[in-house]
Parts: sequence; C-alpha cells; structure tokens
Amino acid sequence: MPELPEVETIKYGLQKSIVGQRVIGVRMRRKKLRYEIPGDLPIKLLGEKIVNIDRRAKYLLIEFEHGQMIVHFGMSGYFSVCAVQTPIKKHDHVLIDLANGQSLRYNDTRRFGLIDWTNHNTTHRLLAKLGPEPLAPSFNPDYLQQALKKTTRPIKLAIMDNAVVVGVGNIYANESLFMSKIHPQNPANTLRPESIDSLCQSIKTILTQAVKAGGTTLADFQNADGKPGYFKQSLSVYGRANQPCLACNTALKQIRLAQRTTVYCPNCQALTTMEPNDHDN
DNA sequence: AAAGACACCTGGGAGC
DNA sequence: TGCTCCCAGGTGTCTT
Repeated sequence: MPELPEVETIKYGLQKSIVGQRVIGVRMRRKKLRYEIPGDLPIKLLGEKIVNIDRRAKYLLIEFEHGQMIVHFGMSGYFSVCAVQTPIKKHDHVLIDLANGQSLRYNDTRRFGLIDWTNHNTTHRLLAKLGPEPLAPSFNPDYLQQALKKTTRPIKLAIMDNAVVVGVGNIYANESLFMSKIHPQNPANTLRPESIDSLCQSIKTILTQAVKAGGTTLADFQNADGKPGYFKQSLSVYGRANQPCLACNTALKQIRLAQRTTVYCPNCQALTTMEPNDHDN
C-alpha cells in the first residue's frame, strides 16, 4: 500500500529511468479506476516529452511539456518500466510506450488508484486542499499545535487527515504515535505541547527512515524497479498485535478506530485523560 | 461545521 | 479440495 515513502521511492526510480523520454504510444486497457481516466489521455500524451517527476502528498506528478499526469496508487497501484514487447500482465491498465523502446505501465489490482491530467496553470481539485508536507519546514510543532487545538478527534485520525498533514497513512500513524508514546485515542486538543513536539518529530523521523529504506515492504507494493522496499522489518507496532512491546514487553493491543486497524502499547501509550470507561471497549 | 459511516475493489486467508 | 466470508488499505462523498 503505497504511502508517502513508497511514492517517493517510485519517484526516484522513474526520475532515473524515464525523464527525457518521448511518448510514442498509449494503450488504455481500462477506462475507469477510482475515477474515469480522461478519454483523451492518449491524445494528450502522444508525442509529449516527460520533463520531470514530482510528488505531492501521495500523488505522483509526471510532468510533460504541456501538462501533467496525476497518479494516485490507491491501495495496490504501482508502475513498472519494461521493454515495449513485454507481455501485458493482469491488472496492467495503462501502458505508455516510450521512444527508447521501454514501456511505463500502471498496474493496480484493486483499482483504488486514479490517473488524471491537468494543465500546468491550474491547481487540480485533488491537490487544492492538501496540508503541508510532513518533511517540509512548514510542518513544525507550532503549526501542528494550531492545527490540533481545533479538534477533539482522536489524535490518530487527526494526523491521518490530509488537511492537517499529508502522507501519514495508517501504518506510519501507528508507528509515529508509538514512538511518541501517545495513545491513538487521545483527543487531539488535549495533547501537551511536549507531546506535540515529540509527535511532529516522530512523524518526520519515521517517514525519513522509511524513505531511506525505499518504502515499506508489503504484499502489494513494488517500486519502479520491481524491487521491494525494506522498512517492514523496522515496524514497531503495525502488524504486531498481541506481540510484546519492543520497549516494555507488554502485549500490544489492537483496536478499530474509524474502521482502521490500530495497534499500540497500552503501557507506553497511556491515555492522558482518564475516564471511568476508558478501558478500550 | 465537524465527524462518522460508507463506497470503491481484489486477492488472500480463515473457517467450514 | 472447494466454497463462503471477511479483511486489508486511501480518500472522496454522503449522512448524521
């Protein structure tokens, strides 16, 4: 499941392999992913040169001379770069053939991803309301404190909200909260300043480590070279329900929070606000 | 206005 | 072995 580090990994891979190439053919094998793919995408792309690969949140932005293709990988999307004559794989939905004999192929088993096209001079509706990048200076404790004081939502949901900070998905939300010893159900507006400082730093640290490691290895994920990332081995809580906490040996607890699996250490990550029924359902 | 619920989709695993 | 059921995940949209 590509989260920010995975998309960053894909970006690096594609920057090395396809920038400067010109499109000589587009094969659309499916009209709709999460949304309808623009029907005129092949016309827009044909003859265009790829000038840059960028990323915003979990969106990959492939910049051409006269516009950019916006790609979101959803749960199971990935790009592969292979020879044009390579047999098409199941779930290869869009194939972009390049002048150097290679083919950039979007594969997405569950089709939660999206592909769209926009002109350079318009902000795409999906990019318009995004909060700061977690690794940018604008995401800092002061900002986070301002953003969190407005909401009573559980802190885990707040940091997964793209309007607060982008790119923090379920895995890294769990990991960041563990690193900062914050209970995922803690109301966002009750965190102490030192906790917010810590959380801000944890998010940056976790994501930086994951980017360096090339993204988390999960069954659905491959980077552009087809090599898996290597971050899964350093996950502390995600996927480790009922196993001992790496810090204190207490059995990790798993709950559901807004339909999402949430794992934490009930000892290290204590709720700061105690109420009679706070025994986690 | 904010927050929760739901839809979208497939493959893999559990349970029978 | 094979069938059915449930779950994973991101995020836009609908409902409360």
